[in-house]
Amino acid sequence: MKEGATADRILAAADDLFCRRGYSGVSVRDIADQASVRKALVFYHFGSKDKLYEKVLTSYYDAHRAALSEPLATASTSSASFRERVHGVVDSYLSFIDANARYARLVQHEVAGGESAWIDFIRANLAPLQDSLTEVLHEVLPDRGHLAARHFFVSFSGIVLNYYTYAPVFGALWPEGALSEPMRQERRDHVRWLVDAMMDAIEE
Amino acid sequence: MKEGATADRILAAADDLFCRRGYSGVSVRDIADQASVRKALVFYHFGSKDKLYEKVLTSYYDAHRAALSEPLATASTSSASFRERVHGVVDSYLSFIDANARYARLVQHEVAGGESAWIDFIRANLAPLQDSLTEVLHEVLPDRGHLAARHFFVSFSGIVLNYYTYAPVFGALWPEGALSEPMRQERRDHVRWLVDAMMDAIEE
Amino acid sequence: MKEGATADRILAAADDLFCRRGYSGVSVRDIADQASVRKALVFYHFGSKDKLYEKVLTSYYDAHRAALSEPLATASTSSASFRERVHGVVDSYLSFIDANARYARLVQHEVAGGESAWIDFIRANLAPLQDSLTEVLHEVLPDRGHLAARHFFVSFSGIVLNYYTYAPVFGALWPEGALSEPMRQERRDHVRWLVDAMMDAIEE
Amino acid sequence: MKEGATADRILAAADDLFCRRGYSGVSVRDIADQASVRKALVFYHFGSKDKLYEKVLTSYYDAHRAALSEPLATASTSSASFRERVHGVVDSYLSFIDANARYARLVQHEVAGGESAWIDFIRANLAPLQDSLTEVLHEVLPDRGHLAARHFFVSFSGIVLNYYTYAPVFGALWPEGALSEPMRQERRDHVRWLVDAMMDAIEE
DNA sequence: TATGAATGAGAGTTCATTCAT
DNA sequence: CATGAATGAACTCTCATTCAT
Repeated sequence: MKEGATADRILAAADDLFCRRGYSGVSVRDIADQASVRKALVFYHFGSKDKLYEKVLTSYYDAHRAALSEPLATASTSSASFRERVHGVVDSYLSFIDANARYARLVQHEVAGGESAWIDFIRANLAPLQDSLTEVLHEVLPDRGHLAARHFFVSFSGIVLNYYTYAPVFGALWPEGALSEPMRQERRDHVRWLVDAMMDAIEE
Repeated sequence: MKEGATADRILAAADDLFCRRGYSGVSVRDIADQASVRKALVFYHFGSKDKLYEKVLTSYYDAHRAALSEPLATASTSSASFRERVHGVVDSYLSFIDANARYARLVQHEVAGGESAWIDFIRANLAPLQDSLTEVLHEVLPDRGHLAARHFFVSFSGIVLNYYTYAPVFGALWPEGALSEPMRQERRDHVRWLVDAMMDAIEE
Repeated sequence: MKEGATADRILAAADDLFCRRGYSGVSVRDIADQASVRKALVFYHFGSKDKLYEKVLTSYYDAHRAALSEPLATASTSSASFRERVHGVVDSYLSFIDANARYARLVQHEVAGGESAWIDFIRANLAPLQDSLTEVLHEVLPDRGHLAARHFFVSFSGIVLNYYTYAPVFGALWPEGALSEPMRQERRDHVRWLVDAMMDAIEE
Repeated sequence: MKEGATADRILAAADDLFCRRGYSGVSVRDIADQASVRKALVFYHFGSKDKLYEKVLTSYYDAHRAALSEPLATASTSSASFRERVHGVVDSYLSFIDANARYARLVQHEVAGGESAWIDFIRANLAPLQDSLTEVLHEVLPDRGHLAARHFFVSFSGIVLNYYTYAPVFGALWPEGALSEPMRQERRDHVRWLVDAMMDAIEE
């Protein structure tokens, strides 16, 4: 009834599992089981575990880039204040991660395993984002020293991503439903407040 | 001095590899090869892959706790300003991570894979740190809302850890030697500047 | 003219591949790919890999028998000299192999793998040829001892077939184009010379 | 009790099976079963199916070269007649094949599949033999035309090898025990007679 | 303290084949 | 006539682990 329903089920299972356990923590059998499909079908539809993983990575990276391309473009051209433009980019980033919480873990898995065969693939996909953001920040920030744009890139990433990766671990210790909408809103407010604090410090 | 030299070599290899590739990305053969030791010796000395991994995790967590216990105690008792006491804790945290850069990746691996059999072990080890830090912050910060202590715990972690996990990935794009001493100093300055910015915002 | 074009393409691909790599060295996918056809079509047209293989074998064996039946019949009835009749048969054999060079490899594959499920099939197809040739030779040669007809059957086969099976292997070391028409003519001359040498020795 | 008894059993099974069915006609399970050993042990001892196959090939090729090196050397230096020297080489070749009948099939398998990944390996191992024999023959024979040495190389190979590859196929049709010692002697006599016939024809 | 051999389970992958459309 | 999807068996190979020595 659905076009490609099976392939979609497999892809969804792969997405879920790879995000949660990383490439080497997942077997093709796990994926097939979760998709209620025979193992051989995974290979029929996707050729290999590698290709399937790449498909998952690519679709997230594409979505990530798509989500940030417009805000980044706006930030480069608009006449709004520096603060507003940074808010725009960080907000977009955070919104994307918030809507794709699993992706945060996928990224951390990838980055933490940053020497695997995938490293070049990751770099190729994330580097443009770093470049664009760095370019925007360069307008005001120096390109070296402790206020260099790249430090902000790292700090923003940590601030934005970590809530979503820590939630499954510390969620139990936090107010129930660390990923409920009210709590997510609270986190968004925190990040915005933090960005404001940084902007204040920069301006003065 | 020769005492336990073999076990130490195995442990060192395991440490290195687990940090870089995570539990499931490493085989006992990998460890034995890197330690220039026969595979069976790994089992002789450590019993199982699990126990070896736990040993690596435990020694890092112990060191982590040891590194922060004194600063946290001081922060609870000293009469220094809130800002100074936060600086004390974050500085200690950052120093420890800086001295154990690999550990940053180990933590991210663990947290990203936050559903594995190890989750309880991790929680048990990291929770006390969160609690202590939270307690210190509670003195000034509310326990809910976007300024809740736990948000700062997450943000601090992200800011402190991510530079070291991103370095192997983006290092090539950054000034040569992202992990050289001058660059590490630069990062420490950035983090301190950031904490100051946060304190400023809180105080006002 | 278009009639059966697809089935023919499959058959041609199967022919080529089976001759080059033998039964177990070829997969149905290989055949389908080389024929630019979907895998399922191979089964639609030929039922199974076995039947397809049998079809290839049979068509070669049929052609082989057809090519030799007349010369063998002539050899049995004509009043020409023994030497001329042997020349007639060997020439026909060699001409056939020369025109179906791939078949030489198919035969060697089959014979070398002479214990497979196909052994009876092969025997049934090649035995009549051996019998006929043996019959012709019996006229002059004994049926036992080192001049027994069957030894000549084996030797003729080796002399005739091996040039074509060795060509792909040693071709690079031989004058360019071991399978070019001039070189093939040279080989035919060699074989005829050899048969003459054998006849001389027999007669004397 | 025996050094390396297990590895030897595996090697013997691999030898037997590869000779009979060729590389792609044999699975590692087949080998393990025939050696009464668990599958994983084959990999423990030999690393991979490829390496095991290469070991079998290499040991035969080495033995082959060793068996012919002395006769070929003698043929190059001795003052015996051309005929005697050719007899010496062909006799040695035939004796070796006779003592390693399975090897004949291995060679035919390899040559028939002459395009596989092994082709270079085969060429590298058999080419020296062809060169040496060719060199001896060159003394009397031209290097082109239908009496070129390479034609005799091919013909000798066919005559020598084919009896042993055909035996399992046609053995049933031949006097019982085509591979019994008396029959083998008969074959040796045939080949010697054939070589004499060729020498006679060359000399005249 | 050390190790070579052994092993069952499971990894990713390909296979020939079937079937509904 | 043609095909995309599906499947169970078998493939090569790696895994963590055990054990006799």
